Amino acid sequence: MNLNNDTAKDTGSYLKEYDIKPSYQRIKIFEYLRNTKSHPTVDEIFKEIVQEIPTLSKTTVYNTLSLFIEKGIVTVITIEENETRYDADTSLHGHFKCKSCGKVYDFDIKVSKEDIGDLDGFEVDEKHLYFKGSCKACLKNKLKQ
Amino acid sequence: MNLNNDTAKDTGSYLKEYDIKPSYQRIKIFEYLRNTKSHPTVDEIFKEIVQEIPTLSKTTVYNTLSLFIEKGIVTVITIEENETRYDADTSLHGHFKCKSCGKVYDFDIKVSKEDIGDLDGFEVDEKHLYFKGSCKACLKNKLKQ
DNA sequence: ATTATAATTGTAATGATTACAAATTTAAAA
DNA sequence: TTTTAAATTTGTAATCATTACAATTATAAT
Repeated sequence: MNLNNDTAKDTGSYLKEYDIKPSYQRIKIFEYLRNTKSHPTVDEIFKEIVQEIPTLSKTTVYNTLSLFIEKGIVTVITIEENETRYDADTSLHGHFKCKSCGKVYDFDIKVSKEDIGDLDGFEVDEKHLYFKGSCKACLKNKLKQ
Repeated sequence: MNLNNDTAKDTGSYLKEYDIKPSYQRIKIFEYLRNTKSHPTVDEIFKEIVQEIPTLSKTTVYNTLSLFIEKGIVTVITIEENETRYDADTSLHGHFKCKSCGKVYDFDIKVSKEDIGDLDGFEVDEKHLYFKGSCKACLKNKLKQ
């Protein structure tokens, strides 16, 4: 299958950089992940992209995400026990999940060594931070009622 | 069923404080959680306590943990997508999971407001932090080889 | 063109969690 | 103490996300 637009070419080169063959499915999945800020679940990714690729299999979504994670261009977000979410932004940042509307927000955070005790001699590869509570919008709505 | 030892009485009063009727199962489950530092999964909790209570059902473990979480005396730890772990220490602390041996360590951490941007106007109820990497013991073992 | 390799797909299997109804235990009332 | 009601526990079945696996399709190399 051919991809004749610039975005796809860009994404393709990006995937190649990380040693990933840029198939049609992989490009679409990665572009969706990169363009959405919603930290979608597998189901959300599948339902979105199956509209463009009707033959798409959910297994492909799982396979592709595993590959992306292995190659380091996507990270897993496990805030809730039942829903695994994915993020194409691999830079260090926190996630805030609103318990009222369910939306997941990004937030910047610095974790300096001075703030951490007890991890001398440990090798830290990944830092995950997530908070829960009520988001600004939901708090505002609550006041109205 | 009667509980005639001091520890059970202590645990019982503690549960009552949090509006939880201290049944035999609940006391045993809570004491196990409080005494172990391993952040066990449901399966680990069940396998341990079924030895003392042979009639124990896994559903009871699930029900009990949900109740404990609702009442705020236990927190959920979701480091891995597939394994949900539980912790009777509800104070703010981080978890480190060693990718080599799988062990989960606690560590102290301070998250000051200055370190966080973008959350003005948000109400934060829960803060979760988990790191991954290689623990001291595993790093030492690797050197030996 | 032919062949080998890799990617995708669909179906079935797995495993954790939840739903639900029956059985048991506990607490309260008579 | 007996009776009754409410809460808890239990076992089984259902659900749902994820994985295993084999067949099909697409891609790349000869």
